[in-house]
Amino acid sequence: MSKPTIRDVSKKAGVSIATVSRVLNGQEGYSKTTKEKVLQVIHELGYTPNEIARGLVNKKTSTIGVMFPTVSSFFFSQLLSGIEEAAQQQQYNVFICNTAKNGERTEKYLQVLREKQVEGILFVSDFMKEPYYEQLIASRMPFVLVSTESMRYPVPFVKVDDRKASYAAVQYLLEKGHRHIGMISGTQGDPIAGTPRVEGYRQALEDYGLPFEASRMYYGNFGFNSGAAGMEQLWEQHRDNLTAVFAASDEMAAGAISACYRLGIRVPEQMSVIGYDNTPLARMVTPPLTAVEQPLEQMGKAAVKMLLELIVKGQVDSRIMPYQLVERDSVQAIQT
Amino acid sequence: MSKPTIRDVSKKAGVSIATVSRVLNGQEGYSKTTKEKVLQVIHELGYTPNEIARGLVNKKTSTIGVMFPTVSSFFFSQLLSGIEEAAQQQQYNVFICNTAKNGERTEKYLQVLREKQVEGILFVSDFMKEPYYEQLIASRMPFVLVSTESMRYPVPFVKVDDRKASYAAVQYLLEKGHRHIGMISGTQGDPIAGTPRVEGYRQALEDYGLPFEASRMYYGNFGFNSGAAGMEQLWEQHRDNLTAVFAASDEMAAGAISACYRLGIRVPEQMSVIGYDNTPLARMVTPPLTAVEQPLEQMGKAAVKMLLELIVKGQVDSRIMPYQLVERDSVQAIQT
DNA sequence: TTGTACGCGTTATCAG
DNA sequence: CTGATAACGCGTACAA
Repeated sequence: MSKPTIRDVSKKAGVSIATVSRVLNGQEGYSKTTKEKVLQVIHELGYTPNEIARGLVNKKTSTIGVMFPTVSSFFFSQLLSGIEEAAQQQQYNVFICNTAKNGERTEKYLQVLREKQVEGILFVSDFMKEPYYEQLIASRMPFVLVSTESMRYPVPFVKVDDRKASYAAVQYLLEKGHRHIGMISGTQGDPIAGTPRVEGYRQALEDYGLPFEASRMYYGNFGFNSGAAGMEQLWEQHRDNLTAVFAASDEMAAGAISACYRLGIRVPEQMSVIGYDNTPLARMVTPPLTAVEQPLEQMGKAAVKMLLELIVKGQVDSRIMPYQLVERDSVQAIQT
Repeated sequence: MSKPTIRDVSKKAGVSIATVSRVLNGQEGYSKTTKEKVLQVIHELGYTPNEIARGLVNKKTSTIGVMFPTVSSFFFSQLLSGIEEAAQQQQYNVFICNTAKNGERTEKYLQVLREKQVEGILFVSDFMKEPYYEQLIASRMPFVLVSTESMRYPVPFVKVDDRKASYAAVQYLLEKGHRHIGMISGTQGDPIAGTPRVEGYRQALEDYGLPFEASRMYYGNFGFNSGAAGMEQLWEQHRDNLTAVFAASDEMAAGAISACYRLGIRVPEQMSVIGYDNTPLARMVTPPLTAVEQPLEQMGKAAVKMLLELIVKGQVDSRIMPYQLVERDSVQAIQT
């Protein structure tokens, strides 16, 4: 005994499937009596419409796909949370796709998502390579970039201005009197979350008349361990006069703080640390981390809103979201 | 100009849709020449089969749904990571559903998932209430519980033995010489992750001839803030002789450590803290947290494996996953 | 080896 | 008001 179909309902109610469909979709054209009869039978049978069949004729699946390079961190959790929330409000479902930064997996997922007829794709935090773009365009699937953007292709995106946010973080340190600031960057050469943040750092130093010293830069990978490694290296080379470090992610900042603890460096008394993202992790470390915030959840919501608009209108404008500096206890002013 | 269908391919290739279908599905019954011709046209047109239509006839959607009470934390990220990974390997897609611990949302999602014809559901970390169960049973959707279980209903689940894991954590403290141990529990009355862990704590104390004192128990909600609040309260009431605390989640343990920092209590010298879960957060706090580990990713993988088995065989056995104690720096032996 | 035709569960168009 | 019936895109017996 399989699931009841609209036909089972129509038979048992003694009406045509057309009529059942009408009451189901709240359309006009039937007497109160038949409506009640139909509703009655639907209840008895425990009938539920098959959204798949519906989608086939409507050419609408009400689902979108979201592609992440990795899924286990506060950063993506926050983003995902906003995405799911907004999607749910718009009666959309979301397929999660973890590409693991792997090209093959990404292309495979692009293919699968297309076959599953998703109405659009949210491409999160990864570089939009040519094959991805070609595939996306060829399949005519609307998509928007989240927390990333493309220089090469005209694709709508939502992100904060990394350069400015980074500048703000360093400026904050500068205003607190720091003059010997190191930076633990994200992946070297990363055109999205890497270089722009380094640029912001460099620009801030320059605007305060300070030199940019390559030896005060460490290139990590946004992860905790690389943050710790970065702190260690920076400390080793500048233990004489390093008073603050700016990490391009909260995780790296946490790693840096952890390294300080092992190295016997007191934060923030001896070393100020400022992070980037302001994920929930920021307030969980000791001492609580001061960081520039990216409004992750809001970005997630904005992204689906944009995607849906793109789906119906065929175009949308990109959005630059506001960053914000949230002060906690990991930065201390230099005593003069 | 819409997406090409199998019919477009058949026309252009000068064959019937049946033939196209056959080559598409790697079946027998066509000459090498026609096969090549068809493949050729498919390529030219950039044709991709419509999985939705396929599913309609096959009665197979190759998608499952996973329901979380919340999505933004390391705990769920890890679980989700394992789930997505395993699903992907089995050519399944997963819909994420954040119920936000909300009954209405949960029931709504159950309904939607059913309409979307998911083949099964993973119900994570939440209490299986009667209406959920009724709905699930009525819709004949296979489902397995993850990191939770039901006393009332016979539903397959995958989780660790909370009581034993909890016992192990406290025993570890005991073996380190601690005799004045406080506990920061999860939600009071929670039959899954609450009570059992308290029981394990109580049992361990008892087995070591120690009394269970209600004043050394604090009931939080698994979150960071409640962990900090718990530490503060415990400290206020037992500052004379509290040497260790067992937190029922890493986040609460992190909160406790954070509170110690504010209170000027040194961890682990003055206070040992042990957590539960061993999420990535554990190694990110200062000092790194010693904790009992739940193999979250593996649990996620096991869960989809079980679900798929349940789907095909109609039944599966529940699985109790192994816990493990991982030592870091937040616990110190009592000097005697 | 290949094509015809029916069915999957719905929606929607037209008659009646 | 209500009921056939043609799509939707594809798989598959059954024929040829």
